[in-house]
Amino acid sequence: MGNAAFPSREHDHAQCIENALNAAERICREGNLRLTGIRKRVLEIVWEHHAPIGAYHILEQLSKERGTAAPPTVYRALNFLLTHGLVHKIESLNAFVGCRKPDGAHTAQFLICIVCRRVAELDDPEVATLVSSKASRAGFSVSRQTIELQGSCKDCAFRG
Amino acid sequence: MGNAAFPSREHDHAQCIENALNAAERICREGNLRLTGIRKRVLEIVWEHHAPIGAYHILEQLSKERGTAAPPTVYRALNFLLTHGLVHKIESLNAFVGCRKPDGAHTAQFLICIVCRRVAELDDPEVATLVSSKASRAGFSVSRQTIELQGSCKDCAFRG
DNA sequence: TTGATAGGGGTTACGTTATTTCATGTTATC
DNA sequence: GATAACATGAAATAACGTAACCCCTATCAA
Repeated sequence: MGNAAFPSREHDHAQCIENALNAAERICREGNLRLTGIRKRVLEIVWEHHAPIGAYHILEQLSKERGTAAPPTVYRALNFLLTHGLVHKIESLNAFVGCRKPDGAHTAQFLICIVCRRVAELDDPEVATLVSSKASRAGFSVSRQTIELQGSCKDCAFRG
Repeated sequence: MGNAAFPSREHDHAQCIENALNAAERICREGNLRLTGIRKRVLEIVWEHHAPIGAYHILEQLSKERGTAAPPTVYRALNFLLTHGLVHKIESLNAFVGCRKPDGAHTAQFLICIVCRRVAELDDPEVATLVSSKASRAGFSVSRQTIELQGSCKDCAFRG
Protein backbone atom coordinates (compact mmCIF):
# COMPACT_ATOMS: atom_id res chain seq x y z
CA MET A 1 0.00 0.00 0.00
CA GLY A 2 0.89 3.61 -0.32
CA ASN A 3 3.08 5.41 2.10
CA ALA A 4 1.49 8.66 3.06
CA ALA A 5 3.66 10.39 5.59
CA PHE A 6 3.25 14.07 6.16
CA PRO A 7 6.64 15.62 6.58
CA SER A 8 7.29 15.57 10.28
CA ARG A 9 8.05 18.83 12.00
CA GLU A 10 11.56 17.74 12.80
CA HIS A 11 12.60 16.06 9.61
CA ASP A 12 15.87 17.02 7.98
CA HIS A 13 14.55 19.47 5.51
CA ALA A 14 17.84 20.33 3.85
CA GLN A 15 18.40 16.65 3.27
CA CYS A 16 15.02 16.16 1.75
CA ILE A 17 15.48 19.04 -0.66
CA GLU A 18 18.85 17.67 -1.63
CA ASN A 19 17.41 14.24 -2.30
CA ALA A 20 14.75 15.72 -4.53
CA LEU A 21 17.28 17.72 -6.50
CA ASN A 22 19.58 14.77 -6.89
CA ALA A 23 16.74 12.67 -8.17
CA ALA A 24 15.78 15.41 -10.60
CA GLU A 25 19.33 15.71 -11.88
CA ARG A 26 19.52 12.01 -12.44
CA ILE A 27 16.15 11.78 -14.17
CA CYS A 28 16.98 14.62 -16.49
CA ARG A 29 20.37 13.19 -17.30
CA GLU A 30 18.83 9.83 -18.08
CA GLY A 31 16.01 11.33 -20.10
CA ASN A 32 18.26 13.75 -21.94
CA LEU A 33 16.34 16.71 -20.53
CA ARG A 34 17.74 20.09 -19.68
CA LEU A 35 17.41 20.95 -16.03
CA THR A 36 18.36 24.58 -16.55
CA GLY A 37 19.14 27.07 -13.82
CA ILE A 38 15.63 28.42 -13.67
CA ARG A 39 13.98 25.02 -13.70
CA LYS A 40 16.24 23.76 -10.99
CA ARG A 41 15.71 26.84 -8.86
CA VAL A 42 11.93 26.60 -9.23
CA LEU A 43 12.03 22.98 -8.18
CA GLU A 44 14.16 23.96 -5.23
CA ILE A 45 11.75 26.70 -4.18
CA VAL A 46 8.86 24.27 -4.37
CA TRP A 47 10.70 21.84 -2.12
CA GLU A 48 11.93 24.51 0.27
CA HIS A 49 8.36 25.53 0.90
CA HIS A 50 7.37 21.96 1.63
CA ALA A 51 3.69 22.72 1.34
CA PRO A 52 1.62 23.59 -1.68
CA ILE A 53 2.96 26.80 -3.15
CA GLY A 54 1.31 29.05 -5.70
CA ALA A 55 2.97 30.07 -8.94
CA TYR A 56 2.97 33.72 -7.95
CA HIS A 57 4.56 32.94 -4.65
CA ILE A 58 7.36 31.21 -6.54
CA LEU A 59 7.53 34.19 -8.84
CA GLU A 60 7.94 36.53 -5.91
CA GLN A 61 10.85 34.52 -4.59
CA LEU A 62 12.44 34.34 -8.02
CA SER A 63 12.09 38.08 -8.50
CA LYS A 64 13.93 38.78 -5.27
CA GLU A 65 16.84 36.72 -6.45
CA ARG A 66 17.03 37.75 -10.07
CA GLY A 67 15.58 41.22 -10.07
CA THR A 68 13.61 40.09 -13.06
CA ALA A 69 10.94 37.50 -13.61
CA ALA A 70 7.50 37.43 -15.15
CA PRO A 71 4.70 34.87 -14.88
CA PRO A 72 5.64 32.97 -18.04
CA THR A 73 9.06 32.26 -16.62
CA VAL A 74 7.54 30.44 -13.69
CA TYR A 75 4.78 28.72 -15.61
CA ARG A 76 7.21 27.47 -18.22
CA ALA A 77 9.43 25.99 -15.58
CA LEU A 78 6.44 24.47 -13.79
CA ASN A 79 5.15 22.95 -17.00
CA PHE A 80 8.49 21.35 -17.62
CA LEU A 81 8.56 19.95 -14.10
CA LEU A 82 4.96 18.76 -14.35
CA THR A 83 5.52 17.10 -17.70
CA HIS A 84 8.41 15.13 -16.36
CA GLY A 85 6.78 14.19 -13.10
CA LEU A 86 9.01 16.24 -10.83
CA VAL A 87 6.18 18.26 -9.35
CA HIS A 88 2.43 17.84 -9.03
CA LYS A 89 -0.29 20.39 -9.27
CA ILE A 90 -2.91 20.37 -6.54
CA GLU A 91 -5.96 21.39 -8.53
CA SER A 92 -8.15 22.23 -5.57
CA LEU A 93 -5.58 24.73 -4.33
CA ASN A 94 -4.11 25.95 -7.59
CA ALA A 95 -0.76 25.18 -6.11
CA PHE A 96 2.24 22.97 -6.60
CA VAL A 97 4.18 20.42 -4.58
CA GLY A 98 7.31 18.42 -5.23
CA CYS A 99 6.75 14.84 -6.25
CA ARG A 100 7.97 12.40 -3.66
CA LYS A 101 8.39 9.56 -6.12
CA PRO A 102 9.54 11.05 -9.37
CA ASP A 103 10.61 7.70 -10.75
CA GLY A 104 8.44 5.98 -13.29
CA ALA A 105 4.86 6.74 -14.19
CA HIS A 106 2.60 6.78 -11.21
CA THR A 107 -0.77 8.12 -10.31
CA ALA A 108 -0.84 9.86 -7.00
CA GLN A 109 -3.47 10.75 -4.47
CA PHE A 110 -3.11 13.70 -2.13
CA LEU A 111 -4.11 14.20 1.45
CA ILE A 112 -4.54 17.89 2.11
CA CYS A 113 -4.77 19.06 5.68
CA ILE A 114 -7.05 22.06 5.77
CA VAL A 115 -5.70 23.04 9.17
CA CYS A 116 -1.94 23.07 8.72
CA ARG A 117 -2.04 23.17 4.93
CA ARG A 118 0.48 20.40 4.57
CA VAL A 119 0.04 17.76 1.92
CA ALA A 120 0.93 14.10 1.90
CA GLU A 121 1.32 12.16 -1.28
CA LEU A 122 -0.28 8.75 -1.25
CA ASP A 123 0.77 6.50 -4.10
CA ASP A 124 -1.68 3.72 -3.85
CA PRO A 125 -2.02 1.54 -6.91
CA GLU A 126 -5.09 -0.15 -5.49
CA VAL A 127 -6.98 3.13 -5.51
CA ALA A 128 -5.75 4.00 -8.96
CA THR A 129 -6.74 0.60 -10.27
CA LEU A 130 -10.18 0.54 -8.72
CA VAL A 131 -10.97 3.98 -10.00
CA SER A 132 -9.82 3.13 -13.49
CA SER A 133 -11.76 -0.08 -13.57
CA LYS A 134 -14.95 1.62 -12.44
CA ALA A 135 -14.48 4.14 -15.21
CA SER A 136 -13.92 1.41 -17.76
CA ARG A 137 -17.30 -0.06 -16.99
CA ALA A 138 -18.78 3.17 -18.21
CA GLY A 139 -16.74 2.84 -21.38
CA PHE A 140 -14.45 5.58 -20.21
CA SER A 141 -10.73 5.40 -20.75
CA VAL A 142 -8.74 7.29 -18.13
CA SER A 143 -5.63 9.18 -19.09
CA ARG A 144 -5.13 11.17 -15.94
CA GLN A 145 -6.40 10.96 -12.38
CA THR A 146 -6.93 13.86 -10.03
CA ILE A 147 -7.55 12.57 -6.53
CA GLU A 148 -7.38 15.03 -3.68
CA LEU A 149 -8.71 14.42 -0.20
CA GLN A 150 -9.34 17.38 2.02
CA GLY A 151 -9.46 16.81 5.74
CA SER A 152 -7.31 16.89 8.81
CA CYS A 153 -4.05 15.16 9.46
CA LYS A 154 -3.12 13.22 12.56
CA ASP A 155 -1.36 16.16 14.13
CA CYS A 156 -4.28 18.48 13.64
CA ALA A 157 -6.95 15.98 14.73
CA PHE A 158 -9.82 18.04 13.54
CA ARG A 159 -13.43 17.13 13.47
CA GLY A 160 -14.51 18.25 10.00
CA MET B 1 -22.03 0.31 -8.36
CA GLY B 2 -22.24 3.85 -9.58
CA ASN B 3 -24.21 4.87 -12.59
CA ALA B 4 -22.06 6.96 -14.82
CA ALA B 5 -24.05 7.91 -17.86
CA PHE B 6 -22.96 10.81 -19.94
CA PRO B 7 -26.03 12.70 -21.03
CA SER B 8 -27.02 11.19 -24.35
CA ARG B 9 -27.24 13.48 -27.33
CA GLU B 10 -30.96 12.92 -27.62
CA HIS B 11 -32.10 13.02 -24.02
CA ASP B 12 -34.98 15.24 -23.02
CA HIS B 13 -33.06 18.17 -21.83
CA ALA B 14 -35.98 20.32 -20.75
CA GLN B 15 -37.20 17.44 -18.65
CA CYS B 16 -33.85 16.95 -17.03
CA ILE B 17 -33.59 20.63 -16.11
CA GLU B 18 -37.05 20.52 -14.67
CA ASN B 19 -36.24 17.49 -12.56
CA ALA B 20 -33.20 19.19 -11.16
CA LEU B 21 -35.12 22.31 -10.28
CA ASN B 22 -37.90 20.36 -8.67
CA ALA B 23 -35.41 18.45 -6.59
CA ALA B 24 -33.74 21.69 -5.57
CA GLU B 25 -37.04 23.24 -4.57
CA ARG B 26 -37.88 20.26 -2.47
CA ILE B 27 -34.52 20.07 -0.80
CA CYS B 28 -34.57 23.73 0.08
CA ARG B 29 -38.09 23.52 1.40
CA GLU B 30 -37.16 20.56 3.55
CA GLY B 31 -33.94 22.12 4.74
CA ASN B 32 -35.53 25.51 5.33
CA LEU B 33 -33.20 27.12 2.84
CA ARG B 34 -33.98 30.06 0.62
CA LEU B 35 -33.81 29.22 -3.05
CA THR B 36 -34.01 32.84 -4.15
CA GLY B 37 -34.51 34.05 -7.70
CA ILE B 38 -30.82 34.45 -8.39
CA ARG B 39 -29.89 31.12 -6.91
CA LYS B 40 -32.58 29.35 -8.81
CA ARG B 41 -31.66 31.05 -12.03
CA VAL B 42 -27.97 30.21 -11.58
CA LEU B 43 -28.84 26.59 -10.98
CA GLU B 44 -30.98 26.66 -14.09
CA ILE B 45 -28.20 28.13 -16.19
CA VAL B 46 -25.82 25.47 -14.96
CA TRP B 47 -28.27 22.76 -15.93
CA GLU B 48 -29.15 24.33 -19.25
CA HIS B 49 -25.54 24.23 -20.22
CA HIS B 50 -25.26 20.57 -19.34
CA ALA B 51 -21.52 20.60 -19.40
CA PRO B 52 -19.09 22.22 -17.02
CA ILE B 53 -19.68 25.96 -17.10
CA GLY B 54 -17.42 28.69 -15.76
CA ALA B 55 -18.60 31.30 -13.30
CA TYR B 56 -17.99 34.09 -15.76
CA HIS B 57 -19.98 32.35 -18.39
CA ILE B 58 -22.88 32.21 -15.96
CA LEU B 59 -22.29 35.84 -15.17
CA GLU B 60 -22.51 36.76 -18.82
CA GLN B 61 -25.84 35.04 -19.16
CA LEU B 62 -27.13 36.65 -16.00
CA SER B 63 -26.04 40.08 -17.14
CA LYS B 64 -28.00 39.76 -20.36
CA GLU B 65 -31.11 39.03 -18.41
CA ARG B 66 -30.75 41.48 -15.56
CA GLY B 67 -28.66 44.23 -17.01
CA THR B 68 -26.73 44.09 -13.81
CA ALA B 69 -24.55 41.47 -12.23
CA ALA B 70 -21.08 41.38 -10.80
CA PRO B 71 -18.84 38.42 -9.99
CA PRO B 72 -19.83 38.20 -6.34
CA THR B 73 -23.44 37.73 -7.34
CA VAL B 74 -22.56 34.57 -9.18
CA TYR B 75 -20.01 33.28 -6.71
CA ARG B 76 -22.37 33.77 -3.84
CA ALA B 77 -25.08 31.83 -5.58
CA LEU B 78 -22.62 29.12 -6.52
CA ASN B 79 -21.38 28.86 -2.97
CA PHE B 80 -24.89 28.40 -1.73
CA LEU B 81 -25.53 25.70 -4.32
CA LEU B 82 -22.22 24.00 -3.55
CA THR B 83 -22.80 24.08 0.18
CA HIS B 84 -26.13 22.37 -0.20
CA GLY B 85 -25.00 19.82 -2.71
CA LEU B 86 -26.96 21.15 -5.67
CA VAL B 87 -23.94 21.70 -7.85
CA HIS B 88 -20.38 20.42 -7.91
CA LYS B 89 -17.21 22.24 -8.78
CA ILE B 90 -14.87 20.52 -11.18
CA GLU B 91 -11.57 21.67 -9.78
CA SER B 92 -9.47 20.70 -12.73
CA LEU B 93 -11.60 22.87 -15.01
CA ASN B 94 -12.56 25.66 -12.63
CA ALA B 95 -16.11 25.02 -13.69
CA PHE B 96 -19.42 23.89 -12.31
CA VAL B 97 -21.97 21.19 -13.05
CA GLY B 98 -25.34 20.35 -11.62
CA CYS B 99 -25.40 17.49 -9.15
CA ARG B 100 -27.28 14.50 -10.46
CA LYS B 101 -28.04 13.13 -7.02
CA PRO B 102 -28.60 16.07 -4.75
CA ASP B 103 -30.21 13.92 -2.07
CA GLY B 104 -28.25 13.06 1.03
CA ALA B 105 -24.55 13.36 1.53
CA HIS B 106 -22.62 11.68 -1.18
CA THR B 107 -19.13 11.79 -2.51
CA ALA B 108 -18.94 11.91 -6.23
CA GLN B 109 -16.35 11.06 -8.81
CA PHE B 110 -16.26 12.73 -12.20
CA LEU B 111 -15.39 11.40 -15.61
CA ILE B 112 -14.30 14.27 -17.78
CA CYS B 113 -14.05 13.68 -21.50
CA ILE B 114 -11.24 15.81 -22.82
CA VAL B 115 -12.59 15.47 -26.35
CA CYS B 116 -16.24 16.45 -26.09
CA ARG B 117 -15.90 18.18 -22.71
CA ARG B 118 -18.90 16.42 -21.26
CA VAL B 119 -18.81 15.18 -17.70
CA ALA B 120 -20.39 12.15 -16.11
CA GLU B 121 -20.96 11.91 -12.43
CA LEU B 122 -20.06 8.57 -10.93
CA ASP B 123 -21.35 8.01 -7.43
CA ASP B 124 -19.49 4.96 -6.37
CA PRO B 125 -19.44 4.29 -2.67
CA GLU B 126 -16.81 1.60 -3.09
CA VAL B 127 -14.34 4.13 -4.42
CA ALA B 128 -15.22 6.63 -1.75
CA THR B 129 -14.85 4.02 0.95
CA LEU B 130 -11.55 2.65 -0.26
CA VAL B 131 -10.07 6.08 -0.55
CA SER B 132 -11.24 7.08 2.90
CA SER B 133 -9.94 3.91 4.45
CA LYS B 134 -6.55 4.34 2.86
CA ALA B 135 -6.42 7.85 4.22
CA SER B 136 -7.40 6.66 7.69
CA ARG B 137 -4.40 4.41 7.81
CA ALA B 138 -2.29 7.52 7.60
CA GLY B 139 -4.26 8.99 10.49
CA PHE B 140 -6.02 11.30 8.10
CA SER B 141 -9.68 12.09 8.45
CA VAL B 142 -11.35 12.98 5.17
CA SER B 143 -13.99 15.67 5.03
CA ARG B 144 -14.19 16.13 1.30
CA GLN B 145 -13.11 14.13 -1.72
CA THR B 146 -12.10 15.54 -5.05
CA ILE B 147 -11.90 12.75 -7.59
CA GLU B 148 -11.73 13.69 -11.24
CA LEU B 149 -10.74 11.38 -14.05
CA GLN B 150 -9.67 12.90 -17.31
CA GLY B 151 -9.88 10.75 -20.40
CA SER B 152 -12.16 9.91 -23.25
CA CYS B 153 -15.73 8.75 -23.18
CA LYS B 154 -17.21 5.89 -25.14
CA ASP B 155 -18.46 8.12 -27.90
CA CYS B 156 -15.12 9.78 -28.40
CA ALA B 157 -13.05 6.61 -28.17
CA PHE B 158 -9.80 8.39 -27.95
CA ARG B 159 -6.38 6.92 -27.45
CA GLY B 160 -4.91 9.21 -24.77
C1' DT C 1 32.19 29.39 -42.19
C1' DT C 2 27.62 29.77 -43.08
C1' DG C 3 22.91 28.83 -42.62
C1' DA C 4 19.01 26.25 -40.70
C1' DT C 5 16.60 24.63 -36.89
C1' DA C 6 15.01 23.95 -32.23
C1' DG C 7 14.72 24.94 -27.50
C1' DG C 8 14.90 28.22 -23.71
C1' DG C 9 14.00 32.51 -21.84
C1' DG C 10 12.79 37.99 -21.53
C1' DT C 11 9.16 41.12 -22.03
C1' DT C 12 4.70 43.15 -22.68
C1' DA C 13 0.19 42.71 -22.69
C1' DC C 14 -3.90 40.51 -21.87
C1' DG C 15 -7.40 37.03 -20.33
C1' DT C 16 -9.59 34.40 -16.72
C1' DT C 17 -10.95 33.24 -12.09
C1' DA C 18 -12.06 34.70 -7.38
C1' DT C 19 -12.33 37.66 -3.16
C1' DT C 20 -12.67 41.83 -0.20
C1' DT C 21 -15.24 45.56 1.44
C1' DC C 22 -18.91 48.43 2.33
C1' DA C 23 -23.47 49.84 1.57
C1' DT C 24 -28.27 48.62 0.82
C1' DG C 25 -32.27 45.72 0.66
C1' DT C 26 -35.21 41.89 2.11
C1' DT C 27 -37.27 38.46 5.17
C1' DA C 28 -38.49 36.20 9.40
C1' DT C 29 -39.64 36.65 14.12
C1' DC C 30 -41.17 38.49 18.07
C1' DG D 1 -42.51 48.17 13.75
C1' DA D 2 -38.06 46.97 15.86
C1' DT D 3 -34.60 43.97 15.32
C1' DA D 4 -31.60 40.38 13.80
C1' DA D 5 -30.18 37.56 10.18
C1' DC D 6 -29.73 36.73 5.67
C1' DA D 7 -29.29 38.30 0.73
C1' DT D 8 -27.81 41.45 -2.89
C1' DG D 9 -25.57 45.69 -5.29
C1' DA D 10 -21.43 47.84 -6.51
C1' DA D 11 -16.49 48.99 -6.96
C1' DA D 12 -12.15 47.64 -6.56
C1' DT D 13 -8.57 44.50 -6.43
C1' DA D 14 -6.27 40.08 -5.89
C1' DA D 15 -4.85 35.69 -7.69
C1' DC D 16 -4.11 32.61 -11.43
C1' DG D 17 -2.78 31.75 -16.22
C1' DT D 18 -1.69 32.48 -21.37
C1' DA D 19 -0.49 34.68 -26.07
C1' DA D 20 2.61 36.76 -28.98
C1' DC D 21 6.86 38.43 -30.28
C1' DC D 22 11.76 38.73 -30.12
C1' DC D 23 16.37 37.34 -29.16
C1' DC D 24 19.98 34.22 -27.70
C1' DT D 25 22.46 29.93 -27.87
C1' DA D 26 23.42 25.17 -28.94
C1' DT D 27 23.66 21.83 -32.45
C1' DC D 28 24.21 20.06 -36.79
C1' DA D 29 24.45 19.79 -41.77
C1' DA D 30 26.12 21.65 -46.02
